[in-house]
Amino acid sequence: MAQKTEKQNGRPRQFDPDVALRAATMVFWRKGYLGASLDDLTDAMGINRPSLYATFGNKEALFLSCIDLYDAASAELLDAALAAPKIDDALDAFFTAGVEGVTSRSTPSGCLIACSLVGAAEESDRIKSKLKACMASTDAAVRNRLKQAVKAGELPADTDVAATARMVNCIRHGLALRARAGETRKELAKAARAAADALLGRSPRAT
Amino acid sequence: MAQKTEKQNGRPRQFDPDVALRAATMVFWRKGYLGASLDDLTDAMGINRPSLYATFGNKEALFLSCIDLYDAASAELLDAALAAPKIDDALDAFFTAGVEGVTSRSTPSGCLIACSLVGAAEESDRIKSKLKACMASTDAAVRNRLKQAVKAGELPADTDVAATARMVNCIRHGLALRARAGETRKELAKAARAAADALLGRSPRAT
DNA sequence: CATATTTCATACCAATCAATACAAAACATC
DNA sequence: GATGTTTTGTATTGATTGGTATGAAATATG
Repeated sequence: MAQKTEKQNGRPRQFDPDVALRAATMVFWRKGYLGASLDDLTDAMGINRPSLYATFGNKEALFLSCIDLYDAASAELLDAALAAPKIDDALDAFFTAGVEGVTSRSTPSGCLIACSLVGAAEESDRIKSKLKACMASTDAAVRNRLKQAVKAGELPADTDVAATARMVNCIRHGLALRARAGETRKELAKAARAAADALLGRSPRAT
Repeated sequence: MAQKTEKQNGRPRQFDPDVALRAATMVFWRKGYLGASLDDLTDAMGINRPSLYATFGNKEALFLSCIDLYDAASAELLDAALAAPKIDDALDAFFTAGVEGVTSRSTPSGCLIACSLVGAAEESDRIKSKLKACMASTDAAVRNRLKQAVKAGELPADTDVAATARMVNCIRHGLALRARAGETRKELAKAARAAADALLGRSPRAT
């Protein structure tokens, strides 16, 4: 996208916008949209305010760019998990990937969508639309995978795939909130396994 | 609690603290902890700043009081739902009550815990502790109901009730996030039904 | 009525907020 | 080297933030 390698007049940019965007994402992830001040952002990004505004627009536009980056990265991981040939494995991997993403030690706990974007939804219509779009895209990914499983006879033919996909993502987002509350990866993994068991009609396994 | 009806010297308070607290709760519910300014709060509560500080301490203490109020009220509703004699009905009612709570037209959409408290968790240790406590109390309520169902033979004896309780509340919180994203009560009710179906091993019903 | 006590209303505080003005610095082109 | 263009660093903008100082208003008690 912003991959223009064209030569350009003027003083060259002294920072990598992608690196800066990732740094900003971490700040929004940890502190939320309103909780992240421009000082927090510019400090983490290693740039000053005019550079931020020239490159990313303003705080809201920067936030939305961070959401896009985060959403694309997590969609990639979740799609890879869903790609497992058997629906059992696909859902197990989906929840596992979700839990790992919200409990990674190299990133803030929780989920940028569930913890920061949701909290900022009332700030502007653009942010709220972005939230809807994020929900819709992950729903669609799960829905398609469920449809495939129904077609393969792995799930009952009368499965309400739309409602089930919503439910699956409810669980994933709920796990993210709990990670933010400080629950451990092990605890969340057990809850995720219980979810997959229930969804797939497997008998629940004791601890 | 603050129900002292004792006579007291000095100018009498010209507002009802419970009414003011409910008004503040609505503001935090809609705008979040950081998004709610003291002007927003005092306007909604119909009082001025000194009255707010004298009665509730400061913004954080007021927020925590609102959380307590909200948590107690929703716990009452959820406990009533869980009190149904059959576990099927209890879980159906639990999710139904949850969906109704986050899609009521007389309150902001979403859940004060899932949308505002989670977003403010990194603001202070007190707020984070409150978040943990809220999660723990609703988990305990569901866990106890599930234990009862296991004892009654309604659920397999080897059910991991702790993990299942976590998962049930993950769904409820996930539904709250989706309500905040603008999904309708009807859509969420279908997702909730799908969750109850899966949990109870009922065959999913088509739309 | 005088005094003590509490609440109320106004005005205000320092700090922080997001956003910019301005000029020096660093490049390409001529 | 001169010119045009873009980015950089600094300093600052007006507005808003959470929190208070101060004194008047309203009650009970004596």
